[in-house]
Amino acid sequence: MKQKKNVTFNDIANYTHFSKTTISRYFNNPDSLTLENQEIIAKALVDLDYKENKVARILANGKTEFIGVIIPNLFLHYYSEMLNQILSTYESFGYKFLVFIGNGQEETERRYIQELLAYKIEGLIILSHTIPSKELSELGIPIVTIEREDKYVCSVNTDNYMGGYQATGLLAEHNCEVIIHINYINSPANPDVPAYGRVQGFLDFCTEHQIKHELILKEMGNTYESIRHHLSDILDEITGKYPNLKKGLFISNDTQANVLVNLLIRKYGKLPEDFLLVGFDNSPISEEAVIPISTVGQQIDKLSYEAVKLLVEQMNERKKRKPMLLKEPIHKVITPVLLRKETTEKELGTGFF
Amino acid sequence: MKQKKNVTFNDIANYTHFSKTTISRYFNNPDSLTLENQEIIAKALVDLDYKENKVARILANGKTEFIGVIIPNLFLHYYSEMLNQILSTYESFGYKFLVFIGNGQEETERRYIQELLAYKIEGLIILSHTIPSKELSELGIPIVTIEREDKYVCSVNTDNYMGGYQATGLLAEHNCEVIIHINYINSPANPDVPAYGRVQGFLDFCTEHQIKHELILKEMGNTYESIRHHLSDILDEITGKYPNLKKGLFISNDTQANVLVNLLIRKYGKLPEDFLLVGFDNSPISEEAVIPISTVGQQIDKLSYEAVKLLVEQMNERKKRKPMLLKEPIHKVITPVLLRKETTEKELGTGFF
DNA sequence: TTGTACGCGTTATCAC
DNA sequence: GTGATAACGCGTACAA
Repeated sequence: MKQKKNVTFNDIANYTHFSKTTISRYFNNPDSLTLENQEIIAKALVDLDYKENKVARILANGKTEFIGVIIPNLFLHYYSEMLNQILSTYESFGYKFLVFIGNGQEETERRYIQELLAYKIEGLIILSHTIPSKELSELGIPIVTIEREDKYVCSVNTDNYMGGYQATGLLAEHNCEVIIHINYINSPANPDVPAYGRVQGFLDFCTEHQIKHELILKEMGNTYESIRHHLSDILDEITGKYPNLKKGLFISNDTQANVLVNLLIRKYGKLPEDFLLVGFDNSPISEEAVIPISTVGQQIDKLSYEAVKLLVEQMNERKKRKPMLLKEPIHKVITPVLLRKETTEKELGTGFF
Repeated sequence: MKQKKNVTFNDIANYTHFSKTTISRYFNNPDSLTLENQEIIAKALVDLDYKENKVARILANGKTEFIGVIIPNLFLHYYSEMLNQILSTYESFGYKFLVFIGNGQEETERRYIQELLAYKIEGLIILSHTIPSKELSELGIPIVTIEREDKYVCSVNTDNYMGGYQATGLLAEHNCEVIIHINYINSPANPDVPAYGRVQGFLDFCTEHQIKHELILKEMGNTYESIRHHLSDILDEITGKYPNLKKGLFISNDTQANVLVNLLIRKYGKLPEDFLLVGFDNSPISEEAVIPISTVGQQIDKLSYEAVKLLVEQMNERKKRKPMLLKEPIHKVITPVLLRKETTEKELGTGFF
């Protein structure tokens, strides 16, 4: 079969006249050997060109050091950056990640989970929204979700309420006379999705400060063309409805905020004085836009790190002889950061307009 | 240790009064059992709530169905989309991917490779540029690189020459009187990097068609601010140098093309008649830009699919009793597609300008 | 069609 | 400090 049989502990044992056990100890508890013997073995490893086999180790001790990840896509910068940060925790925690792209179909994602379980993953990080947390909680392994429905499982989320509150506050600070929040959340009455907090933060700020406001909830479709079309309509509507007021627009993501900026620029050649915009996500487009867009940044690095950390803590707990299982899921919250750019701070501009 | 011991073939064997072997056959060669017995075992699996253990299977038959991936980052859309497509091939080939983000340091990436080998990956896909192909070729497992130096290993690349040729041709087609190619490749004399082909395609087209042209090779730095600064200088230079000519700009990626578009829009309020632009990559920004940017699209889905396919073929070859090892590495080439948008086809605009 | 016996490469347990 | 031996869960000659 194989070209050359792999070098095993047995070969090293024969070569050094030690036992397999001692070789194993060399790797897992080297201090229990004399220094001389450590060196003998070290030399043998080089001589024989030994390559470790973690699969055998897994079978023997049950620790795969695998974490499963199910993420909806990598098209949105938000998700690809999240995966980036998750994978980067390898340097901190040493866990390897088995990643599946969820396609939104429950049956497919269940298949992925079964496959992950077959590889004896020690924990699971879920970013996909497909499978209810109730079902996830019954899988019998530690689970952490990020920014999704999380009633029955541990999770890490952005403080969306704070984000919405801050974004609205920024617009108010610049004396907007009406503040409009454009969001695509399906049901405004569904507080299970963390992102709903943005809406509540917006509403609360406006109510508390008695600011004229409007909430526009609209499904925009999935194509860029469709989004552009819907936002163009919304823009016309707003322009007609509040002609003489200074308008503050809080848009639920930077991609859509950028479309609005482009529509305005193409219509007026510049950003009109009576339009201020704030996006959400701190995605690259907020910086690459023709007018850089003020935005609320989710701290993706922290979200990922805390998610893995929370998961690792639970996985470690399970390895104890008498694990203390959680009675209630832990929900961590990460504060967002407000990034002031040109769509609210005109003085940041280059002076061309 | 564990809450409940896992159900194994042994348990099923006892429960059904078959032998372990028969249970194994049920999974790997079910036709060799009678239908009745298949049903008996199927029922037992449900009764006992059996969960398969692929780790044990790996140790027994040596097939991990793991492919290692080392990718430079997920910040650039090009890479995240590539990873997306690679992971998606799970549905076609069934291989799982162990992904590491290369940080550009040779020693770190070597560590990652050792870790991957310890998990007995069957093949390796490399997108990172860090480790020379010579060294990779000595790893003793099938390897495919994508869009990087590939002298000693199999690879899949975009036909960059064709892309450069097409992009230049598009500008020529619109009667540009001078065509300028802005690229950040370090050494223009290094044809080892596939992307160098773009430069050659540009040069050849201009020479063949006797078009006035200029090649600007410049390291732009890593920050967005730095890129903006450099490109602003370049723009001033070009404007001063060719004041009365229709200028065609072929920029080596869409991010930088977008910066140029923004600079022009902010200076003139619109895209001047004497500037035509073509980018490279078909990244989202080419569509999201205030003026959608004509671009050359790498067919990332095909690149990924062909890379995995090429790898799978070699991995399968190794599983045969008498593997035919490749004498020479195979290099596949994928044709890019030219996407005509507004920076060259003004009639595609919405008419605002 | 089904069963026996052993191998895969490491770790854990208990001796010495 | 070191060693013998039995797991870990499954695949596979070989035999019946």
